[in-house]
Amino acid sequence: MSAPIRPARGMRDFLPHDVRRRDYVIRVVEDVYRRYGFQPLETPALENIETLTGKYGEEGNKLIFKVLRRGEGETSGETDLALRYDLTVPLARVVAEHRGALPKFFKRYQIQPVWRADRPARGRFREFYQCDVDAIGSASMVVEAELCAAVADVLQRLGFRDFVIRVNHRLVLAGLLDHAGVPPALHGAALVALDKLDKVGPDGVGNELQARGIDRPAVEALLPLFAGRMELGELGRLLATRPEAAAAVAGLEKLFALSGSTSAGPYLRFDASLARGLSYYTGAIMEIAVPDLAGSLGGGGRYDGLIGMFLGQDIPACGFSLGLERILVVMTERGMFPADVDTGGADVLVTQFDDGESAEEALGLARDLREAGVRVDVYPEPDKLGKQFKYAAAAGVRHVAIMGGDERARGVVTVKDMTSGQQRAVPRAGIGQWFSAGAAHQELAPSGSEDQE
RNA sequence: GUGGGUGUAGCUCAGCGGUAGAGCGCCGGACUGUGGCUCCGGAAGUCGCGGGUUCGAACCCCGUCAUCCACCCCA
Repeated sequence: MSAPIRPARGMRDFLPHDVRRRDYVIRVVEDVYRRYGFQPLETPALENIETLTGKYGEEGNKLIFKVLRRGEGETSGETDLALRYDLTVPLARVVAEHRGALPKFFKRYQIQPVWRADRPARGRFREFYQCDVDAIGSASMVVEAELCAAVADVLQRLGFRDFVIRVNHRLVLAGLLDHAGVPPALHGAALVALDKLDKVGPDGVGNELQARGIDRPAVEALLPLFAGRMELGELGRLLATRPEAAAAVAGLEKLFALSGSTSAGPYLRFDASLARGLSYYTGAIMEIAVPDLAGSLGGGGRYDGLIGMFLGQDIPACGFSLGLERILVVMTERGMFPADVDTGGADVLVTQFDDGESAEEALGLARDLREAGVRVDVYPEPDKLGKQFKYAAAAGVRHVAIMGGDERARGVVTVKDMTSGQQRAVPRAGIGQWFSAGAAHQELAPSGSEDQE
């Protein structure tokens, strides 16, 4: 039996076309993140297993890719390392370790792959990129406002107009559950059920709540709190006697007020049914929704206790993560990529003839063009001209430079624009400058007449 | 992890017990220094894999793997 030809389950190869599109999105993300003053960070793919376990909740724990200990572990099954599950926990570890070397307020971005042993589905892979921004050291709502603004900027720059940033607060949720009489031990179970309100409706959520062990009076008290799409103000009055929850409501009101002066303002929406699965969130939680994707484009929240799990002393922190693969799925389906992202890897193809001198001439021409900053591909062997044109067209190379016996005798290069079909003779001596000056695009642009000689 | 669909040529798919097919792409030619248009010709498939039923299986049955969709969960 031959070796498998496909990558491992949930993993993918990226062909040049894919890489170009990924790079385009990453470049936009990176550019926006930098404008907000975030600094780059990279961490190892592998972490010690204790670093990751117990940080993500029960579901998350199961999805961690574990690595057998080298040597004995291969027979005993013992694991000591794991592939990172997200970029937030590694950041918390780094902050704990390098606390003294980092500024009082540390803002970092990180664009790297993470791994989850999930079942693959549309927009879900076992290896995928996250684009994280996190701000460490401040409990101010200004942090949340800036994070929301940054991701809103990214999505708008990429051409998204119809996304919604759903916002909620862990302490608001806790307050509502307390108010309805759900015992604290069942808060997690209740949140999982409530998170489905959009999909299964109030009756469905009610059934699931009871199935999860929440008694009928609590369910009946709980459902109206969520089904009515309560406004923040109303919620504040309802939770006025619960100081923590009331403060959380006030915090969200502050976030909305602050966001009035950022690009996130029009996209923010309070949603009491947003829960989010990761267990380390302690405050505001956010998630980005678009109509044509069941999952989210990204999510985030405040996690004031996570760094303390490494350091023994809490440091406030808040972050937002964009899912590169999710963004790419939607952009691909909607055709949102600019045309130039999909152009080939070269600007010019230099042809070759079977006349003895052509190879040296072709390489020399390529060198001069490359020195002028032009991306050049040289057809590697003598062939019929038609084949060479066909190759250029298939490879997405716009110009073909022909230098055969005729051209050499005249000291020129024939340059053909594959998009318009037009061609002209350009002096060999000035060819590099002619290209880098953009003359190729201007003078050979489509003008109605085809194939002028 | 649960339920369902689909695996046939490079790609999209037809065939659904009786000789393996089409379109597109690819290669060659008409066109010996010009791609796209047209015409002619050609190559190409253990019909996902393993077993079973049958005189005979791409087709029916069982298993398995892959993939897609809906749940679950998430980026």
